[in-house]
Amino acid sequence: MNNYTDMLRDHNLKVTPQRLAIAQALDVRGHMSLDELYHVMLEKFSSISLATIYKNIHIMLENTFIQEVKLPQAKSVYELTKASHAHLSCEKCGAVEDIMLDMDVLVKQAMQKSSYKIQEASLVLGGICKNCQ
Amino acid sequence: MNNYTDMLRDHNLKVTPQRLAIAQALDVRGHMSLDELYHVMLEKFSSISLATIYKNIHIMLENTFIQEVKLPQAKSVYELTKASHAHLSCEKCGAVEDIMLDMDVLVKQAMQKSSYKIQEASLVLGGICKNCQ
DNA sequence: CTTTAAACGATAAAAGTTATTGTTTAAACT
DNA sequence: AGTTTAAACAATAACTTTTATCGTTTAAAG
Repeated sequence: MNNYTDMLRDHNLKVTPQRLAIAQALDVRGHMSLDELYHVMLEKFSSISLATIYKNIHIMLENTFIQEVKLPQAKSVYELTKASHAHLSCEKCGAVEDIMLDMDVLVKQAMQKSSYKIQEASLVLGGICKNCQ
Repeated sequence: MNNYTDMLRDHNLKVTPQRLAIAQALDVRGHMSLDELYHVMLEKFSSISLATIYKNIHIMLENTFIQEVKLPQAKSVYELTKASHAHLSCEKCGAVEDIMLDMDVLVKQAMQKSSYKIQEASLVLGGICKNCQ
């Protein structure tokens, strides 16, 4: 019983080889688009169905095992759920990185100005990564 | 020659009745999804093609006449391009609002921490609007 | 072991987006 | 004002993406 098994169970997800592989792939690579994930999975499960990817992405989102990151100029990527953080997105090579930034000040400002009750903050910073500069 | 005519010309967009109506609709309503826009347009142009909406959204994005706002749990909405700002999104009624927030501090922090060259910041705050609370 | 509900692969159906084609029109130039 | 031309239009076909269906397999509880 490995690490990913427990993580899946904690989110009320039945443990299957396919799901373990998805968890591992996202853990290792950090962020993957749906079709990146599909192609990586095909290497391990040569006859995996694309529908299986869609259905697992969907239920894993529902059960907050993973999160979707919508990027300004690119396809969404998915990541294992972790502590709230912002994202850096390289507009040249497409790389996506996590970055810890304290958004509390902004969120408080926004609540005062707007009288919204804010529950989540999604910040994506687009730019050029170190490699591509 | 009205206001929207000049705005379209400034972005190298040929002025057509359909485009004027798109500009006006977005100006009046602030944010609209693609199919909201389509249905509003159908009232003025009973035989407008959905393809016309797609093509105009596309070219207007290319020419930065409009911007796409990708929302965490909903379909993208579009808005006329204006000064950089953040968005509030009500997760109950789907309303989207602009909000001016100074993100420079965060952007600077992110540049130092990451060595990315950051060009744009997209912040969407999800929550419950005043009406829905 | 059984049993059973859930997950799987295969594939059809539906929804969303883009491309094509013939016609119309905005805008530049007489 | 009338002509010309490239772009925009409506209609619709083609393509892509996502979801639903269905028979089979399997995880996990008893």
